[in-house]
Amino acid sequence: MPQPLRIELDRTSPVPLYHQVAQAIQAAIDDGRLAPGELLENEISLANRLGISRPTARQALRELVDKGQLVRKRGAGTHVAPARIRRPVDLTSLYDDLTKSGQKPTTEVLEHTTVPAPVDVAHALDIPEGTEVVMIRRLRRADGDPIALMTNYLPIAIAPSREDLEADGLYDCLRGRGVKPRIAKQRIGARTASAAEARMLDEAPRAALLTMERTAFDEAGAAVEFGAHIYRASRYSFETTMFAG
Amino acid sequence: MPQPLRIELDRTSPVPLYHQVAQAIQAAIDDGRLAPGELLENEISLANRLGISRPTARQALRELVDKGQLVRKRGAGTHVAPARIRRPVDLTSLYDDLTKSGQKPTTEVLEHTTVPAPVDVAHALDIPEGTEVVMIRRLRRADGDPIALMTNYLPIAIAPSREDLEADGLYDCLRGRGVKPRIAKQRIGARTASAAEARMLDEAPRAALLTMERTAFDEAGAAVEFGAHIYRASRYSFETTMFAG
DNA sequence: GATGAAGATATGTCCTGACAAACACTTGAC
DNA sequence: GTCAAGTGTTTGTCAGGACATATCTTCATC
Repeated sequence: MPQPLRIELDRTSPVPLYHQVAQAIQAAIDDGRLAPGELLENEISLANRLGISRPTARQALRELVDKGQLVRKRGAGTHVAPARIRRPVDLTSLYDDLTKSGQKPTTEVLEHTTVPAPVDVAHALDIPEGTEVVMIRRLRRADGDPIALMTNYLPIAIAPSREDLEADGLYDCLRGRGVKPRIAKQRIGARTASAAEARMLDEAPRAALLTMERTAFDEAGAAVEFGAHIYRASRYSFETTMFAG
Repeated sequence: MPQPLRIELDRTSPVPLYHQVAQAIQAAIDDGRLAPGELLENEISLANRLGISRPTARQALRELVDKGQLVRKRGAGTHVAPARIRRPVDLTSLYDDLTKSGQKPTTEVLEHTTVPAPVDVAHALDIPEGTEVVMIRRLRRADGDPIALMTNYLPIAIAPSREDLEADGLYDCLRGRGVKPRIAKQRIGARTASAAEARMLDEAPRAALLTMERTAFDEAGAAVEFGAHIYRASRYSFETTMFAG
């Protein structure tokens, strides 16, 4: 049974109750009174103890889940979120980066099928819409934890097999087939997770996600893959060093 | 009075009601039946028409707000979100990029004060903790819309004045003082907004934010600024082209 | 025509209540 | 020691309700 956190609420304050609770919990996380991984008091107990309603308590907790500070699971409770992953913005694959940083990446290929290229994929790969391409969906884990959900489209002629992809990263597979990605256009953004994505990534339904869309080209300038990846923002960031041109 | 969107709910489905509603609205946005900026039906009307409770309808709308698809304001209603901003990952300032893309950036300097450097700032600027630095907080707008909230720390000797910053971007101000940023280390991440940040940026309280922390150095290798920026993910993404090296 | 007040509209905040479903733990059988 | 079933715990989903607050529109006055 977790130790109840001391939280003072001020009902005369213009700050909403749910936000006061969220800030108190955040402060406890920041100053170490709540450690990564630690189990929090359950919703009903917290609400009763603070004299607020359960929906209000849930809203406070949800705010912190959305900021990546807490992780919640039905039946399991609410925990302080674990540590993070940082990644250089380079033309590498996540697989390479994880391996180099001593983490053990594994890949679960969720889908590996041939589809007619949708309009956005066709545009990115510079092929006629409807051309058959290979669509790959993979869940990447690091040390057992889901990290990223990646959807990639490749021309059929160069697409690795499902077996290859479960053993290696995509770019190593391509290199093994003589395809050398040399240039990539990449767009990094963010949004909140859908319910399905959240479940796949072991995140709360509204957690922030880092998104990355990338089109890679070989030395001849031919598009070799178009990928749309989503990363857990609670565990992930991109790092880069730039030089003024 | 907005046209009610046709939404079919399946109460026998394992998909939660709120999610079915969210998906239906998302589909209408995707296929153009709901245009950017368009006003949606109000919460109570939507709930009554669909035979669901108002909290359920609100949860559906919140899910879309969190994905950046909708914008909600008390008293004003729920609108489809407006268009987006894309930005290259280069050593430029947001001011430069907006100007180049034909948008009219304005800067509101919220704070311009001297503070003892906190530990993270001291570390980034490679100065002793507690050294006095200039802390600047600015709200950047493009064509009147808030886009970014930026906090920067600079050594006192090179820090531009409040007046300079309201007229120009930070990097132009620095160049005007003979300081040339040449290298920067940058980290891009994401999280959800706090209530205060959301208000500043005219976003929903749980909207996804793109975050960027940057330390810039001059040609001698001295740190000239450390900045922590947050951008509206609904309006913003980073773009980059990379070369395998 | 401009301005301010009042009213209407719509979302934000908070409450009580109930049932479903996922997870963890305990117990008993093998 | 392992495994399956049962139980308890906890969050997820949904409902109904009320009041507060921000925004917009309308109307009256100057």
